[in-house]
Amino acid sequence: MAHIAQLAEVDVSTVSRALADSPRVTVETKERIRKIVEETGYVVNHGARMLRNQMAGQILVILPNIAATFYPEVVLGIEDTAQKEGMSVIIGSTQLDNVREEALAQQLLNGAVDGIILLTGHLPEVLRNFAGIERHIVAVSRSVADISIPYVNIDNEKAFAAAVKHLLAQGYTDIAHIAGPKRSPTAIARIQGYTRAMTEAGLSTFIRVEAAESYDIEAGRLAMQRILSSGPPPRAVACASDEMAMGAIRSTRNEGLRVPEDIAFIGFDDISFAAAFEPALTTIRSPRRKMGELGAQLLIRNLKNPNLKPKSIVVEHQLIVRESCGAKRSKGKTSAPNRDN
Amino acid sequence: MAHIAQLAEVDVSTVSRALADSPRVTVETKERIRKIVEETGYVVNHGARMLRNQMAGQILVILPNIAATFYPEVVLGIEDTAQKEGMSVIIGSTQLDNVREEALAQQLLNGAVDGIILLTGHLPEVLRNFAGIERHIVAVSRSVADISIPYVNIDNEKAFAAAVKHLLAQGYTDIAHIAGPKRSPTAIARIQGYTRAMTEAGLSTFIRVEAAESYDIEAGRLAMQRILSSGPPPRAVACASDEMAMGAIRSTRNEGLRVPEDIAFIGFDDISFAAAFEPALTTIRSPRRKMGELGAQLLIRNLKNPNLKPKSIVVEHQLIVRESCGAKRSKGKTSAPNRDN
DNA sequence: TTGAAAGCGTTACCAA
DNA sequence: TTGGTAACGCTTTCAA
Repeated sequence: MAHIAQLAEVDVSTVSRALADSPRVTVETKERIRKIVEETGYVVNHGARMLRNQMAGQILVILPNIAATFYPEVVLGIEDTAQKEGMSVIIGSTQLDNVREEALAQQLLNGAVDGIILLTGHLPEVLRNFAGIERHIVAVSRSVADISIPYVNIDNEKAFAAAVKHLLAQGYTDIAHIAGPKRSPTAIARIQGYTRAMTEAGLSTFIRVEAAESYDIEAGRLAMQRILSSGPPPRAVACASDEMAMGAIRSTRNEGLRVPEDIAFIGFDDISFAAAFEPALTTIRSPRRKMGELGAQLLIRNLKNPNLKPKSIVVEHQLIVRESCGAKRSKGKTSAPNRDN
Repeated sequence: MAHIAQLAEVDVSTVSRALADSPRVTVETKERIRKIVEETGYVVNHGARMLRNQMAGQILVILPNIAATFYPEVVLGIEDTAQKEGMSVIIGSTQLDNVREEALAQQLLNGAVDGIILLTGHLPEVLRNFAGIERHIVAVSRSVADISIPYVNIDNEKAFAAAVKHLLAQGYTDIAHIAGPKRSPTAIARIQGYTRAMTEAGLSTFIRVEAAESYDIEAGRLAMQRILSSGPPPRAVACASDEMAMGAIRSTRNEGLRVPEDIAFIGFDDISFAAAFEPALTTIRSPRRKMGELGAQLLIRNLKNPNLKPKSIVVEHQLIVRESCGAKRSKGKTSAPNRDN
């Protein structure tokens, strides 16, 4: 920067102001400096800026399991925005281990990171009484129970109701629901969406919720086995995740039943392989990358403006009609694989 | 740090040395300082350290396409190691756009990042004459042609030969190969592996390579269509990626042929959905996460030790036997989904 | 509108 | 073995 100042024949402080687009520098001076900066390819020293500004310049993303296909795209959205804002991102995977989770959360307390984006839907204990909780933490894609934290998420209840309504629109009445772990707010919201859609259709007698321990393929397989072994099979099943749907479909076929002819399925998430799966999954897509971007924007905005009132953001889901629900393709619905969104 | 020094009744310089585990501090002093650091939850200020050490503290990862399932796990391995080493990672996706790629590469030239990890197999033009090329760049999972850059990769020729040999071991002789874009070193290595395995088995008359434009599902679908429409179908197909295998299998079934009974398939990569696919894919797994970790270690090592001779690392692949190859499960081979490695 | 200078937290050199 | 101190590059307050 001293170099730039020399070339522009001004003081470093002027260069600094010019770069910050301060009104206390004439337009001509700014322009001259801007040109030199461009020519020299100068970039401000991140370390020096952070040192001066008393920020770590880092955001910590806490997610439950790196292996799950859902998260990477959210993370990439976060990275993208963070980078634009001059912050970097570090990732911590709890692997469902409490100790690891608390250790990660410590990083906010001791100032190693400026803020945390939670993808776990769970607030670490050590942060429960942290003063700046609303300014330094944002929950993305999984809301946190009990406590008010700004979040970015789809409306899970509405989204799942939309899934069920799509099955209803195919003429199915006996529709079961394979749900996520019953304590998670997300699972609860989806169960409510299911229940509401069924009730509104006057089908409350058909309501059947089979809760699983997790959202993975194996959980779906087991849940479907329980459903099939406990009486006459339902005509359709709404699953709380695509992975569950895949497991459940495998289960169903193992029993000699056809999908979607005997039992129709709808998943949730639109993970990248939902389209390649056989049968291709009808599902609800949430804008993963977008949620990551918005989450990072929200967090950084809160960090930079201590006086701003933290808010939450609800994003739109999208119904993706493919094969597993047994529908004729309706016009205007995309069925392309989820490349980005 | 001044605070720590005060509590320990020493100078900040001593604290700094103690924290760096310098031999010029007595064990007792170190221990005393260590304790205080622990109690206070002190962490060194990243910005100050970077400022002082003249490093940006950032590694840039350049990858071709964030949507591809292969990369996120490599990136997470990189992040993990980088974090341990006190560096952060930023991610740039070229989306196959040259302009974007060159812009990203600029960041190394102007010092915004200390090093680059290339997952593209392609060295941006602007870096071609960069002096510190061997110290500041590492190629992971895709080697770079023409120019010597340290890399971390499996032995693609050997790995693909292993895939073909597995098909040979099932008794197939008429084995075709759906290959990646012919100019990529990776595709070439795999083609060589295929050719060698076939030749060594005395089956060179059966050699048939169908090159595709990319590694995705659609590319596999089209390549298989070309194969099927040009004469009697092969008995088995070795594909250069799992996604290609998925597309090719769909193509095959569309023609009324059974998999693996009429045509057997083997994929490559062991992406997370290879196990869930129907039929579950036999494939070659490369240790994605491990490669990311090693790549980051290698880069950071090179950055920190200007005098060290840059080296490359070859990691082991693993044959994963599942259903698509028509094999009886052989003992000792895992078929679990690729959760991590 | 611009310049001068202090200070952010570290590290490394030199002195003791 | 330890202490003192300059310097890293930036921002911001105060002065001009």
